[in-house]
Amino acid sequence: MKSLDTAYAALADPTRRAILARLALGEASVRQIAEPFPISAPAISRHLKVLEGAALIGRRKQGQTHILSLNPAGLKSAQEWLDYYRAFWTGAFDRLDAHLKKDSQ
Amino acid sequence: MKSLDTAYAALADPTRRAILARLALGEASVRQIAEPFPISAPAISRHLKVLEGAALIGRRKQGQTHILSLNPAGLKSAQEWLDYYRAFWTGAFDRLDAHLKKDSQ
DNA sequence: CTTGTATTTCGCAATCATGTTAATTAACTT
DNA sequence: AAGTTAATTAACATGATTGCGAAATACAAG
Repeated sequence: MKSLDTAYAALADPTRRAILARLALGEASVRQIAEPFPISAPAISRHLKVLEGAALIGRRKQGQTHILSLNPAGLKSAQEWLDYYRAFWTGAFDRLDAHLKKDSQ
Repeated sequence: MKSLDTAYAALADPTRRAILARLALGEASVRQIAEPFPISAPAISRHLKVLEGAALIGRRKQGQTHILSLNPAGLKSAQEWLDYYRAFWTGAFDRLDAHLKKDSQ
């Protein structure tokens, strides 16, 4: 699954995670998103492009301002891989295994 | 949270995700992990180091072979960030908001 | 102690990621 | 039309990532 590459790569950057956290509160313009960050506008622009490329956010244009918003679908698919293995990681399968062994005695 | 950087960066690589998927089935040696991949042993070694650095896997040494296994704790923390925002992304908060507005009428 | 097996570290090249400043495009305002 | 505002693209520097083959380390076995 190629899209997971870009999704997780997008999530690997703290600035981008902060942008997503901001957008969880509601849609915002590029300027509003950039405001709390100490980096240049082009840097923000690129982060947004990365998030958009990973389908984690969407964009609509309203006059000269671009309005960004979360893309729940993209975010969900980013989570599915982790979810799939959650059962293994939480030890649910180990416990199931132990349970079956116990039953068979 | 600095560790999320390394965790998501680790997950961004398909080879590393495949390694984690393999380890979900049970612990394995470096050699066993490397077997299905068309890349060199040093490359695998480095991927393992990245996963270990992200606390996604653990390692114990048994003689000359290194035995790798998943680290549920690290994997869990990698998932928590996504989980935290899941409510927003699934629209749960929008629905809650709508519900509250409806009540106040 | 020499050889074999498992794995890592070294040195190198190519590509990707992130940031900068300067220039550009697009739309609004007077 | 000229100027302002919003945002992107261009050009560049720098550091990280990923891969390789060769060499090194660690342990096991004869």
